[in-house]
Amino acid sequence: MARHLITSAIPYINGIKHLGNLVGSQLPADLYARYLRGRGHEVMFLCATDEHGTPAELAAAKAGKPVAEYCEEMHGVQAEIAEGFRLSFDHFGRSSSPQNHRLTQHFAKQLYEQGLIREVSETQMYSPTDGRYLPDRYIEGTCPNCGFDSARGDQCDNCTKQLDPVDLIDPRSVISGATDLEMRETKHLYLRQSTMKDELEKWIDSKADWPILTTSIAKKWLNDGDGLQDRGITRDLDWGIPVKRGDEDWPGMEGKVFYVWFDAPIEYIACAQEWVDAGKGEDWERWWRTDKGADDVTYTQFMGKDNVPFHTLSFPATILGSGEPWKLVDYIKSFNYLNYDGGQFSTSRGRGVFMDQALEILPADYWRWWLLSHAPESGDAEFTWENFQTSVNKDLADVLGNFASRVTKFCRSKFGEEVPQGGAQTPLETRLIADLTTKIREYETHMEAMEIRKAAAALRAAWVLGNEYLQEAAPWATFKEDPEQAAMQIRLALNLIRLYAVISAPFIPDACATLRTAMRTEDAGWPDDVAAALEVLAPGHAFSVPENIFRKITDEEREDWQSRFAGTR
RNA sequence: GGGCCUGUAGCUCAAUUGGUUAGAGCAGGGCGCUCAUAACGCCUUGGUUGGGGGUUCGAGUCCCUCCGGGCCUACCA
Repeated sequence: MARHLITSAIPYINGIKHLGNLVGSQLPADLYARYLRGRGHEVMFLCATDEHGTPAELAAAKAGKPVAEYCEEMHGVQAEIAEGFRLSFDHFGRSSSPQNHRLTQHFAKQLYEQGLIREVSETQMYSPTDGRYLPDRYIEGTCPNCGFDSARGDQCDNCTKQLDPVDLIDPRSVISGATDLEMRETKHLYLRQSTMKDELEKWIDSKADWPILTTSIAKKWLNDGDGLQDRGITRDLDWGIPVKRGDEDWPGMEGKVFYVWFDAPIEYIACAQEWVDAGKGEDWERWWRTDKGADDVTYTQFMGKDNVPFHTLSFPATILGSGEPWKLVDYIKSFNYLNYDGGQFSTSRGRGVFMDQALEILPADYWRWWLLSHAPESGDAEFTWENFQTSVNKDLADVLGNFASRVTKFCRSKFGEEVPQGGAQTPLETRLIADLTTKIREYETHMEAMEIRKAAAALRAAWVLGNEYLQEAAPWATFKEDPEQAAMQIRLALNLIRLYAVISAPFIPDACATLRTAMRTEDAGWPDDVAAALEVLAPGHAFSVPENIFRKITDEEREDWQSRFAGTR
């Protein structure tokens, strides 16, 4: 039994996420957490909403609500959807929590005392009409290079030239359209991560087993151009964590807040404090402080590739730079993007399926199975309705669902609704047990390596073994000559249903719960010994025939959904 | 512009890191079974590994080049 700390990249508060976001972090993290719990390990699985920053302020304004109220509401919405997808967080926190305020300010103080913070004076576009400083991307104007009239302050979408907001001709605020923009001098804090480049690089180099996607992005940032750059960690905003050194004011930083990318990862830690304060557990430090019990914790992070630089460099710089014994990540599992039917998911154009819509259409297990078995691990992956339909119908309804159905219904008609007794195993059963053992060990190997698609394939192969066995054993034929032999065969098959319910639960928890209920067993012990696991349901044990646990997606539904989610909702 | 990833069967993906005849699932074809959600099982068709060149006894894998797809480029988060 080991101790595993697992975090998923925290979703931004602004709106409901699409399936690509889900499969890039929360869902695989949940799979891994459920698997490790199933193996009997002690798991702490944390996630939260990322609530600060300009987009949250603007979204709140658009909704006509104070930003704090907007965030509280949206946190509730996201928490409910997460529950709908059966994401088994030990706690789903908020980066705006008091715990995170204190901890973020604490880290800032530590970094300051370690000499890792410097003040930088810079000029920034200010919009009197909007009453706020504008990030580069919230300024538009005419491109000095190509004349495109909607070039953004950071880059021209037409000619791709990198721009500075001051380069733009006739700049205007994206928010209000105001043109009375002015440059104002403002002071900000920078994290001197450049001084930690060697330490960070050495640490990254020691992680030879990380996905290439993770290390290649990290090395790019370490070595590109002039190497790792210092990073601004404060912003001129109202909504955020006030810049302080611990609980002391920070002279010159009045009215400023920490940049969301500084406080968001710290929320991983603060979230564990929230977990304690919510009465869900007692000691959060044994998960996060290596001097207080966390030295035997294995910490794994899950995220989409866009999040990698912050998790490989900025956050480790914060942790290491603090000079305190915080737990550093051991493994970073990163994902590529999921595309939608030949293009990208698009929030603004309503293209693709969003988490709330997905659950309105079908139960969580259908989505979980498809998304996880097609997780974008080696490259970007693509969702198509045809593929979704065939995968779900074939794998879940035909291979697994129908297996449970044929076994329970056959038993009911020949022996009644209890596990029949009699008969002795033959070499056929010995072989099945050997094949299952091989396949389950393979499944475990892939799960432990977080090779998600391979794990799904191995699991499916284990389901197929059940159907193969039935075909060969043919209890319906055996029953005519030797009912006891048929009883042994079907007893084994009934036990196989329970075994599948145990090993499949990380992927499809609801269906597995239904199966365990039908088999009337609470026993979710992992089949370390397959032969023994297939004798858990003893002769005489009552069960019931489950309703079909997976229904099929019809061609009509598929076509309907295809047009419904094509865009511009 | 720079960098990274990617291109393998009609489709979605593998290939033990340079080692026999490139493998699975789905789709297609044939056969079998009848317990089951017209489900299951067995057999089978199908590939000049994007094109070209090179290194090597040997290349899907390494190098060069061209073509296609995607991502990142530090103030969206």
